[in-house]
Amino acid sequence: MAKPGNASSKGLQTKSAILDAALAIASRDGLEGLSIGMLAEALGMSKSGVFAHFGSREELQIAVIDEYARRFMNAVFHPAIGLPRGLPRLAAMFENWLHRVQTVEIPNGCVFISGAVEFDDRDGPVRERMVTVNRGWQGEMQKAARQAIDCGHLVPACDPEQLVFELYGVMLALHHDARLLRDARAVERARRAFDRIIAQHTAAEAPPARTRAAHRTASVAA
Amino acid sequence: MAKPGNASSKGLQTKSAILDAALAIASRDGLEGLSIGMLAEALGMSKSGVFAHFGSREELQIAVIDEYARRFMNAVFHPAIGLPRGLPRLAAMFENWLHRVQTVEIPNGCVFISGAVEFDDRDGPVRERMVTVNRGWQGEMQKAARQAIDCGHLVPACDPEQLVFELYGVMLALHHDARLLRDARAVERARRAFDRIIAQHTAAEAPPARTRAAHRTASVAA
DNA sequence: AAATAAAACGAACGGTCGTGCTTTTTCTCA
DNA sequence: TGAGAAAAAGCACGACCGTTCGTTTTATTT
Repeated sequence: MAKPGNASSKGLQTKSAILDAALAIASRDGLEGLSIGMLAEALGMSKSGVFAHFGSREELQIAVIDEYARRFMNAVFHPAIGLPRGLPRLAAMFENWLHRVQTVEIPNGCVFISGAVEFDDRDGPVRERMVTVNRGWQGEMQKAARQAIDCGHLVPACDPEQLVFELYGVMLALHHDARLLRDARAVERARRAFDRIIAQHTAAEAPPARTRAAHRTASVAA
Repeated sequence: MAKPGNASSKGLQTKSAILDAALAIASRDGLEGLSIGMLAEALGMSKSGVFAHFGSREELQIAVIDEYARRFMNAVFHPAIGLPRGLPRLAAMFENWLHRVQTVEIPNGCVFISGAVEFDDRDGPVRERMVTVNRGWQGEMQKAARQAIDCGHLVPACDPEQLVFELYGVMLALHHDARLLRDARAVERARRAFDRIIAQHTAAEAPPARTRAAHRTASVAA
């Protein structure tokens, strides 16, 4: 009998070929736009043949999320852990992230972003996987930020969760401006934003003046 | 004969009722998830009856974008122009924006965000309208920032486009964390981020130290 | 080479989709 | 109130969807 655990068995190798094509389609059209029919056509095989490898569309979507996350971490996170803790590692994570966004996510789309929008209000296992994977990445970023604080590279007043929140926002804005508005300057803006955020947490400085406090309550009027 | 221009004619008032329901559906399921079938069912009328009011699904999507933009500007932009130019007005725009995100976009979804992700790599009139509307809003923000610089509320070194890029990122991160991760602290983080961005452009200060310059080239390795 | 398990296929199912038609109902104005 | 237009319904179409099932082809092992 054929051993199902064999790494080069026919089944596993076509399954990974399917996953490859699925990733390309899901990047462009989102996880909801990924259909088994077009996937089969892109691979030159039958719908049922493709279907049998995953058992359901939902499991296919989850497999795509996992594979996308694996590649993301391989390209962005893992190379950075070779660098010394603290700011160097944190900066490398951002720079690797930026590089990946430039080379693959801006041209082809990003499953994390489209998936987040598609499933943020739809319960179920797909959404859960999205949340898990996202928390994983944000958690690694927060850990790196915490280490940078411990090393004295960032001031103790720096809040790692706030820092990651802002960095994530920079990437989302980059994705938005580069893909929807096709603004080539978005990459440079993302870099400048990162520099600004880091700079604010390196030099000791006065806490942000509450210049807005007076306007905030009055702003709703008129 | 019935005058088609009559504001209270039956046609126009059901058309606006359709638009109302379409907005609710598109907010949750995106413009691609908006189908004429469920729209008809939600309204208790036939598919063809709904369809006849717009002529095509694409025109319905465009009508939804326009209506969403109209409401957004009414809630966020127009109330702010009653305030004095400069930082007060800019801060009011952000605060009104934040208020709207909290009250309607986090609970119900945001057509601008889901639409941007859905149509950022699909050419056609829907995408074009998304771009136009988005540029319109970002343009108003930039104008307000420019006025704040002219008034001396923000330092001349402040780049309005960079500022709006970062503010947009804050809102995208808020939307992401609040909806996907269901993090209630996201709103407070967005406010803090705004304060920090503004604070950095109010007080004259040293240009951001290039602490990352050394790491940037080495970061890809390992 | 025969036996057996895995993989792929092909056809069909019930649904939903957007979109044309034609017909019926409803509104609006003279 | 009756003529006529506007609005809504009803119906059908072709296409695609995810999924199931039985069959056939291909791999793998004895």
